[in-house]
Amino acid sequence: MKMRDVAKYAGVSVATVSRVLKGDDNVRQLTKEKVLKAVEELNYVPNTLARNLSNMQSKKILVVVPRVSNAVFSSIYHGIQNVVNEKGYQVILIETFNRRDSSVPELIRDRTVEGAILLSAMMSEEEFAEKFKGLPVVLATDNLRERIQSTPSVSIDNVLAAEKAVHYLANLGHRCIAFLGSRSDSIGARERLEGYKNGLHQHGLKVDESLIFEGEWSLESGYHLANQMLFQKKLPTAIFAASDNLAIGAISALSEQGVRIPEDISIVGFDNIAVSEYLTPALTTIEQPSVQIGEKAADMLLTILDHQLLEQMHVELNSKLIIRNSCRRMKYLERGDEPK
Amino acid sequence: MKMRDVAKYAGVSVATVSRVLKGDDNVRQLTKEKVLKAVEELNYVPNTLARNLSNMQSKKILVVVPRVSNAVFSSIYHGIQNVVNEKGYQVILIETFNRRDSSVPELIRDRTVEGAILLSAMMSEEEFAEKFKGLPVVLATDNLRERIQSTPSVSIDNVLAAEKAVHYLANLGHRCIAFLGSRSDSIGARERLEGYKNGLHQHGLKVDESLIFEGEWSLESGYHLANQMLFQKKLPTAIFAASDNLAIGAISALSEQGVRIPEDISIVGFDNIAVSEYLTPALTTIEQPSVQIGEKAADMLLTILDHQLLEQMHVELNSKLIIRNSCRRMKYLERGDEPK
DNA sequence: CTGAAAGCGCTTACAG
DNA sequence: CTGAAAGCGCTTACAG
Repeated sequence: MKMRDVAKYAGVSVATVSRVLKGDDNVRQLTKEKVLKAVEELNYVPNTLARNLSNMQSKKILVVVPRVSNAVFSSIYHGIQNVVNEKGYQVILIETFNRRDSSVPELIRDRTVEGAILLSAMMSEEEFAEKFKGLPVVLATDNLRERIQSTPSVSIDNVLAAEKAVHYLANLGHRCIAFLGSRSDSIGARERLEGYKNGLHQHGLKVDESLIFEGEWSLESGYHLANQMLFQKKLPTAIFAASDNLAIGAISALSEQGVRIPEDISIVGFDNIAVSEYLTPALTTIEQPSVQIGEKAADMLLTILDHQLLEQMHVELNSKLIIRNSCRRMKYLERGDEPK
Repeated sequence: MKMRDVAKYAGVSVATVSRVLKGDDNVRQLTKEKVLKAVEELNYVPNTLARNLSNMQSKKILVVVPRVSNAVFSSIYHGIQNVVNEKGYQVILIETFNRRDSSVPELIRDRTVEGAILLSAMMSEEEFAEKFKGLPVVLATDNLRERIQSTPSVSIDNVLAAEKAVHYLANLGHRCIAFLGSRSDSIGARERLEGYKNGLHQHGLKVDESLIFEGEWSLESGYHLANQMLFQKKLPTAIFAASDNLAIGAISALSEQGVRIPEDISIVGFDNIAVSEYLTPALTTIEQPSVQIGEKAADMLLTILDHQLLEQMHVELNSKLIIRNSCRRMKYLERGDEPK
């Protein structure tokens, strides 16, 4: 069943069938009806492969994500899908598991997809530019070794976000605040640490390197890092964890050792993944607007594919502190040292 | 840059270039080298759109999932990707959010994808058969209104799985076990309830309808259902929650009301999502082999696309009880009634 | 408003 | 082993 069969059946040319199907206005009403009737009766479905070749477009975009099981990534993905489906695009999703996946530029060049949104790109700006030069790509992430000026991006201000967490803890009277982060060589990891240090400084607190613990972003890593912390003599009264997963893993380890949250140690997470609200105690955390990050990145990619100009190359969305029950206010006398 | 440019540059025909590129053996070594050199120097990438049309195949499959943010779904997805990528397929992922998405058969018929794996299909067997008749589709789910004999499927034995949970609780001495489930009209929901009832019967316990609570599969629903339960006079000593999300939501509500897990109430979840291990207390749960479900479903779809015969139309994988710390053994005297 | 024909960039059966 | 040519099923500029 192809277009020529429909044409024959309707007594018109394939050109006319094609016009009717694409909604071309230059077709007589009567002709249009004949064609539609033929399509209906023959149960005809146009061949997308042929259409793609003729139009030289696939109506597909690529989304590259380290892993979908991560709640932040799946939310960003969701945001992307929200907007591109609306515009008739399908999304091909690739999980990299941090393997070096160099197939992305190829999938654009070979026309499998029209463009790509990356949720991670752990390479130098130079390497990135070389690989993606001139290709329609948008970064929806802070999983970057360094800022990539040449490519549009969406992210949050991680420094500011981390500062908010520390402000909050410091304002509750905490003077000894540990940091749990990732040693991944990414902007996100570095900036959250930077924000942590800034936050301490802004409250006149000193950075104590023995209170900084770095591993991966995972639950497991949070668990291990907290155990490491517990084996040191000096316990903090509060923890800022650079991801909710780290926070949850840490709480698990602390609880196992009889450390109570928030009575003994307060903790603030980062991301506001769904489960955070349902932990006991419910986790105070920094919310990333993940869905909007995805939506904005998709908007930008579609704008590029449409050969329009971007309003902004680098968009920063706002983070927000979500206060729940994992932190407590220190009593004045408990404070290890005087506030400045 | 197209194949004819490469051909011209290498001094051969496009047919030869095509043969070299597809790895056809019937090409002289010298010719092959000339072509490869030309490809290299011209930085040529074959146009997939044209190739797809010629081969009449897209090398793409569709995965339809209610939502990727769900940990079970994302694991199944991951399993699918494991095997199809290996075979050179890309996957197009569609989230339905339980909206009725009738575009799936169309995407197969119009050749966008070669086949589909569905992680949910909430319709009657009749409606399903009508929509998907003859199309290469595999079901990797229990999110079905009813068993669909005509379509290959992968799932677990939910009845058996739920029985395991109840056995475990009953063997710990629990006599009053509540059920938290989903009122979704799916096999998964019904079978887990059925397994719960079976389990009770097998231990000589009566089913008490006032201990059965049904909502959605979500965290939020677990929270609400547990609150409902708390407002009844009769509290169980144990809960079997038909998903980890329900369990986590329930624990949240119970903790808020000062009910301790497992001292006051024991709880068993279902799914073994990643976070379960890191809750306090760590959640005892039934593990679904989600990744394998995805892998097996993908195997089956590829087998069908390869026009091979399936070994089995309906595959059931094994579930497993993962014992952690959310349940306690009842002391003899605490038991409300004598064991039979 | 409509049709004949060229074109999209590959693949492959056929002939040599 | 290699090439000329037809074919995949659409789209669209051009002519009328």
